[in-house]
Amino acid sequence: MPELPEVETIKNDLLPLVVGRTIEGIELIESSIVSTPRPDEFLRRIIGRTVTGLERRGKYLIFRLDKGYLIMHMRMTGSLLAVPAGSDATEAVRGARVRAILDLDNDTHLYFFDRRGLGKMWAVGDKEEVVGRLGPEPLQPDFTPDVLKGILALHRSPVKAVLTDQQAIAGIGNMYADEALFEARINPITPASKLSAEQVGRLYVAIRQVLQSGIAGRGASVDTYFRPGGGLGQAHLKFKVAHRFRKPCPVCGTPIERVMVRNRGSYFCPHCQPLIKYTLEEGDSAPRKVVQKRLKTHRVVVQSNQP
DNA sequence: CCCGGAACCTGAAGGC
DNA sequence: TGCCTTCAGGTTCCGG
Repeated sequence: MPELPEVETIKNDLLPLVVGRTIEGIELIESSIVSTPRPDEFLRRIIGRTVTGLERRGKYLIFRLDKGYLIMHMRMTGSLLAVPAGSDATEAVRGARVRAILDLDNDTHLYFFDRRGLGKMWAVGDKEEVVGRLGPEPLQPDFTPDVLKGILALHRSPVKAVLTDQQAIAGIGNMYADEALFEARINPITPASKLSAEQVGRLYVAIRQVLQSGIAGRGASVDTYFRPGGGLGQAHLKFKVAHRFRKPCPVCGTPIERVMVRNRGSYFCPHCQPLIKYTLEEGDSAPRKVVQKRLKTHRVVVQSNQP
């Protein structure tokens, strides 16, 4: 699932191939991939334009054009494959769900794969139409510990839900939120506004560390993600809790548990990330029934499959 | 306003 | 063996 480190890797890999190139054509195999505007107008806005820059904002990939912007979002299963001139894509494309193909003037073809078809593209004059509501970039200098403290203080929902809220902080998804909370030794269902100053400080360091590590590993290939050159990322090899259900915690050996937060599976170590019960009851705005259910869920591993 | 949950979507995996 | 159900999670929308 492309999150900040994966999209950053896609951007870095694609940069030398697309900047300065003109988009000669687009094959829209599934026009539902276009979010805005309508597909015919989308093509009119993009075809013939020259790519002058490539940027990332949160999980969005932004092609800066000589006029306007082409923006892509991979959602869960989207990925891009760049096929340079003289290469044969037949084998790579076999059996894959190709949603669109961009043809560049250097005879490079950019394939937008998406197994589940939730990925989207936009053609807009002002990129803020698409990314304007995103929270701060967690790796930028203006994302300070005080900024994080202010964001967390605004939310009484579980800290895990705040970390993955794109309007609170941009770019963090399920995997890196779990990893950051583990590194900070914070239980995912702790209400965000109830975190201590010490916990916020640890979380700040952890967020930046796990994202930097993800970029250094060129993204996590846990599902369908691969790099534009076709290779896999390595970041998932360093994961300590994400997607490691019932495997031993690398710190204490306790089996990793999984709890649902906002209908998202959250992996954590029950020993290293203990829940402070009174904190939850006092600071959580959720109905008492939901709180009790969460507490119960936390203590009991709710998973039907056997180890 | 804020929160939780459903819908969108398809393929993998588990249960019977 | 094969069909059916469940689950995966980023985003948006709706209802309490």
